[in-house]
Amino acid sequence: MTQKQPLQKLVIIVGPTSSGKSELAVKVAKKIGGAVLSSDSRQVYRGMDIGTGKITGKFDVRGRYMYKGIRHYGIDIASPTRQYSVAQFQKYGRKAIADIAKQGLVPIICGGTAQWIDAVVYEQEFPKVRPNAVLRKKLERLSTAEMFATLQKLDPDRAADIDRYNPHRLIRALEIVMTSGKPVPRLKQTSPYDCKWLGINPPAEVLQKKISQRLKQRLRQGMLKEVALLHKKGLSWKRLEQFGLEYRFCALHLQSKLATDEMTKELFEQLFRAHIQYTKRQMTWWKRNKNIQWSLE
RNA sequence: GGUGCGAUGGCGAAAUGGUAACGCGGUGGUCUGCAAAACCUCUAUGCGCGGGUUCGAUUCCCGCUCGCACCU
Repeated sequence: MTQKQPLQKLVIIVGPTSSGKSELAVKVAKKIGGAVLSSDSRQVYRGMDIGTGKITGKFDVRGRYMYKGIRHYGIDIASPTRQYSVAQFQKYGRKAIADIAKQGLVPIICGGTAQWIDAVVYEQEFPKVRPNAVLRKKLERLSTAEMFATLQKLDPDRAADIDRYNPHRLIRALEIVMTSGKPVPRLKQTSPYDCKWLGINPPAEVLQKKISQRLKQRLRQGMLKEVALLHKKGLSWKRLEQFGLEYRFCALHLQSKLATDEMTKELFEQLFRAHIQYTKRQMTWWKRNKNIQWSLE
């Protein structure tokens, strides 16, 4: 019984922040005839532009986000006042892929949020249990040891390989088990697509220089003002801090939780370091994906 | 010149007569609806230098060097 429908082709471009993914995506799209699905957990939000290094495209009259003549999906699709999750992106992404394919174009997934890419590209059906703020608040009061003990009782299999000191993971696992009454289902690692993985990973010195330049540019472009504006529009400092990187450190500065003298210099140094750390975490994820064809630029 | 205090890993910083907490940084890693998040591993054969006491000293004693403070 062979299904012999050819799999949908996909080009996936990954790499650490500032490595030059976005421009490569446009280049590839022009060459092979494609459209881009941005997979970035911060660029989905409207009003978060400078701090995310968002491409400077525009919506056309038909509501399509265009950049350098190429349509981009996944940009400005959510309000920062609300939480946009992997599961939502998964649904959105698959629809986008189908939509692009229908136009006879090749979908090009491009972004720095590895988990989000995997979610749309692999057959990972997340349990249909929505985040439950009330339950979470209750669980948050427990220590990780207590949460882990509870999970061991309710779902020993999940407990066996979970990060036992990680409250985020424990809370979600308990949330799934407690509301569905079933154990956390295993996720598949197979893909319904024909994936072509491309990775950019410039040498450390080159990447550092790029990060540093980008950061300085963002400061000049009014990154602090952008964050201040978001706060004025109703985003709490806590929420901004949770976004991480520019939003986190700018928020801290604007609250003057950090030294005010030589503020810009300090902000730059902290952000630079945070970005380097971030690129390492990103690479840790992709290192184990043996399908990626790496290049230096 | 005198007196007092201090001197611990890349940085900050504890404790102790029995062989060096912790935080940052660095390193490697994890990844099931917060993922730019959250979490884990490893990271000083060594406690300014030289002597002494002791079974044993980073810890006590003496001297020296350097730093800080005060005094003449």
